[in-house]
Amino acid sequence: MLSHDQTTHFMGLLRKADIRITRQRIALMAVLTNATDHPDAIELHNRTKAIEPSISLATIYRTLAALEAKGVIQRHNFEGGGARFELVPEVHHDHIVDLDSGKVIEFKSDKIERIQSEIAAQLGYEVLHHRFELYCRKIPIKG
Amino acid sequence: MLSHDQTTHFMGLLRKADIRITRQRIALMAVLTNATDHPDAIELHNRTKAIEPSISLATIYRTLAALEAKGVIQRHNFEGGGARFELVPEVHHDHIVDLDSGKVIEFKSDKIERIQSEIAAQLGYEVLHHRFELYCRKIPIKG
DNA sequence: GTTGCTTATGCGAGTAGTTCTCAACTGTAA
DNA sequence: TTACAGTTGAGAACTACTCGCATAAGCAAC
Repeated sequence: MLSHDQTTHFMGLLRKADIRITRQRIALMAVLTNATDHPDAIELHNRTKAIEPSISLATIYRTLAALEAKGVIQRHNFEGGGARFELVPEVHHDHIVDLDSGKVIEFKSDKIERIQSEIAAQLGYEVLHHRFELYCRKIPIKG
Repeated sequence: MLSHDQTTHFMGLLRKADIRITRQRIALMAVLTNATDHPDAIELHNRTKAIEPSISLATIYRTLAALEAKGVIQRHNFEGGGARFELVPEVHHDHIVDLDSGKVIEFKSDKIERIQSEIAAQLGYEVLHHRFELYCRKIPIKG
């Protein structure tokens, strides 16, 4: 299912993350790389099975935990349902969750990043990470 | 455990929320009112048992769901562990979670409120609610 | 009050999402 | 190519929560 070049590429990503290279992990890396949505563990399992049919859900969870620990992927615990995952993006972004469709839209705000550090600093804290999620509904367009 | 005045007070709160008055609900309202931290369901169960020893965990969950639906309390799904609850405050605030102690600190930022509406509006959305949580560590004081 | 209908309760079983256990297997360094 | 530590699949276990059901309790009308 994966070309030799693709396989080599994902092996490189795993090696860079200092994670042992296995067929299952290559397959999951491929799926994560191609995902433009924010899939949950079960969806990742389904997609990865297309490449590596025998992969178990336990391995999906274990590999996701390893990749998260190494800073390769991010876990999002949006309201309702299980955790959803994405590769760590080049530039940080936050999320709008469309309450009607369940779709996740990414946005970026330098102001937010700046303000949160100010707020924390005033209280004697440094921010290690944050969650900023807007649960929204489309504004109907007036006719 | 509760004085007559206290009982009357919590009955009033439940009546105002249009929720049927029971011994169990009065007890849980009392616990929620006195909580200055952000307890989870099991902690609320433990505290409520001091007033109403026979109350079950299922009733805690059901009552919390009812109170949330009526807008009396707020549910927070911070990272790790289960949901935590607080009475809806007079003025909205967000939370800093101290990663070392697990303690939750409240803060308020008008700027954040304003910016999030702007961001959503630009993308054609209205914000129904949001989550803004800073996961922090105390900055050590230099000596 | 008492009746009668509705809703709430406690208990235990069930569920979703995730983690653990363990024997068999696989990757990697020597 | 061997040795051994790390990984895997399968299923059991776990956590946080919800449901089903028989009994009990609230509340409105008499």
